[in-house]
Amino acid sequence: MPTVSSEELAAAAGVNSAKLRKDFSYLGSYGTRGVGYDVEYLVYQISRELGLTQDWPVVIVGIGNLGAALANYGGFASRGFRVAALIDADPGLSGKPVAGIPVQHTDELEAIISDNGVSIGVIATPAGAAQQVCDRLVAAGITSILNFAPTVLSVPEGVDVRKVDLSIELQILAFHEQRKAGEEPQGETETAPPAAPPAVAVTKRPEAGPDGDLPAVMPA
Amino acid sequence: MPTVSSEELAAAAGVNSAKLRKDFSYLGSYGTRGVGYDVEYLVYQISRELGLTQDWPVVIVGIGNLGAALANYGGFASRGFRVAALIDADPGLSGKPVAGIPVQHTDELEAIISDNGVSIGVIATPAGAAQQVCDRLVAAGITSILNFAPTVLSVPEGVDVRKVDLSIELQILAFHEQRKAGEEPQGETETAPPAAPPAVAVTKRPEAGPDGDLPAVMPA
DNA sequence: ACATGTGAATGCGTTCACAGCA
DNA sequence: TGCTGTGAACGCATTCACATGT
Repeated sequence: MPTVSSEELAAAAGVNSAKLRKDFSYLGSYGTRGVGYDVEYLVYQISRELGLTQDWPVVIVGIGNLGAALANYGGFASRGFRVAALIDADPGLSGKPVAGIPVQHTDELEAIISDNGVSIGVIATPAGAAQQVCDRLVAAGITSILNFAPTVLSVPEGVDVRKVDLSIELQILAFHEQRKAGEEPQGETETAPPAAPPAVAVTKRPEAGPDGDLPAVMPA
Repeated sequence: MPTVSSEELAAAAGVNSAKLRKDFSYLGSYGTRGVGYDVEYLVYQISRELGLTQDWPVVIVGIGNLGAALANYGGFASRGFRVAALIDADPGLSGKPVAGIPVQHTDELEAIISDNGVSIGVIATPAGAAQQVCDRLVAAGITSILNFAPTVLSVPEGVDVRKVDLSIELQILAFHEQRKAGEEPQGETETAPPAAPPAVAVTKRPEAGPDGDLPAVMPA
């Protein structure tokens, strides 16, 4: 299949074809009127725009189960990410290979980042160590951090942090699951509600859409 | 601090206070004019709405590094999730405790789900096993699946699937990182762009897809 | 003839601003 | 006086509809 139309792509993605065309148009005019989009060319242009054609060295700090899982994750390499180093505070792990990469001690952190020109760090440490590790990463020149630790990290201006909470997706599923069960057959392990201080009328909430995520209050 | 104002909560979350009040209003009128929101009461109401007050037994299938990391993840218990069982196809793991829970063999899958009234399953298997595991989970009565395997699962109507791609967040960071660097100093491991477009067209299968949250690409 | 690219119309979520109540 | 709750205003994203180009 050398070319695709916006109609086909939209159907495959479950979106409106006009939206797809308008989005593509922000990247440039890569389609051909009367024909469609050249698949290979389009893939390249989108990949480039998303930064997938660049080589991104990353370091993973905290080689526990999660760190090891990340180190072994095949999806990284195919998206242009290269695990430049694995770092852990446990001296017992030093030198031991995980996913074919020898673990290095935290002492080497600054040198590793500097030597490899790493700008993205992944924190998979326990919550208690996260901020400390974060500070060192930032001081060493890291400007983007992916945080798996259940802590909110504070970083200086100019440093991006994204927090991954592994339980959020479960919460979303549970939220929908709760709705499937209907609002009546509740017989569950409920905790007792605190006595209502503001004992007032409760307005009925409007029905949320069938699709969609949690009703969100998102931070900046 | 027994009460909070929408202003305080909004500042803490980095959002507009009006948005926060409006969002809360969809849940009911839980605030007190002139005073604010009673913290304990508010927490309970939000928790209940999100389904956090219920006990959700979950099974984790595939006890590799990621499965073990999930089993050990403390955030689950505090959000109302209870790991009812760990399941793996490797007989060598059977009976071996992970996070204090003995791993059970895949043969027991149906019985475990049925006996514990589990409705949410987590798949942390290799990609190759995911669909098969998924089919068995669904047949056993599971109606919500959290998929960590890098595969798109197909499920019957009425079953929710959420896919977690551990590299997506990294992609988002890399995307921003690319922008920070400016569009000029590119000197990187770039692959060569494909040339021009040929012609022809085919049809593809329609399918709705819940999205993650890649940043929007705005006009230059 | 056919599909892109885009100005215009539309819809919806966010923000403003203030009435209402403790 | 102080803060909630909410109708109305606003702005952005999506969708429509068709001019444009192959």
